[in-house]
Amino acid sequence: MARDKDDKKIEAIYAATLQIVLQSGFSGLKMPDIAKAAGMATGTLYIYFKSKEDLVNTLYLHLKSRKMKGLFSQYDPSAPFRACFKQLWYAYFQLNLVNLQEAVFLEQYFRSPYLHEEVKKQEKQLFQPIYDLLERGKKEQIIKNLDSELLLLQLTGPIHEMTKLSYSEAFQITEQVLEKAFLMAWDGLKL
Amino acid sequence: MARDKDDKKIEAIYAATLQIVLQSGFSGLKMPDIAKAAGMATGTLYIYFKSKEDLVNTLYLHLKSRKMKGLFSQYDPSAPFRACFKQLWYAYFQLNLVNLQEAVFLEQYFRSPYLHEEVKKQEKQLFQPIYDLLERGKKEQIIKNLDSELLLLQLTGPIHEMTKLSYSEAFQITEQVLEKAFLMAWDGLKL
DNA sequence: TGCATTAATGAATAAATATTCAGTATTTTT
DNA sequence: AAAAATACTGAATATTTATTCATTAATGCA
Repeated sequence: MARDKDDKKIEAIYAATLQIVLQSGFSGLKMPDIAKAAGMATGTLYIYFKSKEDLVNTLYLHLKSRKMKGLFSQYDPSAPFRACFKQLWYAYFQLNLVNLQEAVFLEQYFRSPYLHEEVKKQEKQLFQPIYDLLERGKKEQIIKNLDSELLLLQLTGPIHEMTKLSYSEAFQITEQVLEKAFLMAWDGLKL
Repeated sequence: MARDKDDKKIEAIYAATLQIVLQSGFSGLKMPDIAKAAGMATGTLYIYFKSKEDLVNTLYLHLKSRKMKGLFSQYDPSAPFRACFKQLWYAYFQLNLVNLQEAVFLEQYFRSPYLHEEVKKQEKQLFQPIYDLLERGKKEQIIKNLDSELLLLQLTGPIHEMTKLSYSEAFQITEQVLEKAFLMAWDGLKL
């Protein structure tokens, strides 16, 4: 054998891609720019990925699995309802805040020509444990008896907005802000 | 003189553009596709707009002014607080629901290479009356005393999610759902 | 009605961008 | 240390996409 491929290169390519998508969206994503930002020649991209489409889709799958792990790895569904809820709320928030680039990538991916129909379906399963939790909250008469989709977006919506906002200067997310945002979500949800 | 330009053509170009952006994002937006969807030859686009960039930016300004009108044309800031709030909440909702294509276009525009820095600043002014209203609510001790940015996204976040969801089958927005979504928002906000 | 003028067309061209590949550099193996 | 194998490079090529323009069609005006 001879030289090994360099795992750090893949990481660099991912990081460069995410950075560009955050700044300019998919429509501003160009292979030469990715290579430049990742500190390598354009051709090198094609050693690790067979095309731009392959790169985008592989990165999507990578982020998805990371998201999965981040959301549920600590999650204990046998805890009391409010604890479960709080745990997931914070996990979801951290996920989006710490990885804003990734959240934006996913948002863009889902409205791009790269998206396949089957990917769309798989995505819904990701949130199944959350739907389960909401059903439980309704049964235990702790939260409002509304469509779970409606409840869910009451949670995810503000989080998405908040993390996006946090990127543009001005808005600093402190422990306090977090606590308050959580309470707003909870107040909206509870009976 | 001779033939007039056809105002309906501009409308058709706008409609085609919005449709494509909704379906495929800015990265899937191609001039030949726009022309085809608008039912005209590619060259015709260049009679009405001098470039793709011109088309995108002109459409942005067009949508922005429409949004402005839709939000505040009925708004009466001298009404009681809750009435004001409800009025704006519904107006904002209608705006996003009826014009999902336009909401998506704006979302994509703000993360695209077409966005100029000055446009970004102008955008904040659009929401000034809402910020004013929130300040008033805090002063009158009706709503939580939190950062207005935080309060605002508690309102806009769920609406954005809800309207996006409504596009993909499955989720029907009825009068009832609306009322309930509003109450959730209000419960989250109020003291 | 016929001329002048401009809209409309779409194939041809230009520009932007993705991809390849011949050459070079680096690492592992013997 | 030399050879073999493969990563890496970046200029060259292929492909995609924006834009132009010679031609045709339509409209207003005399």
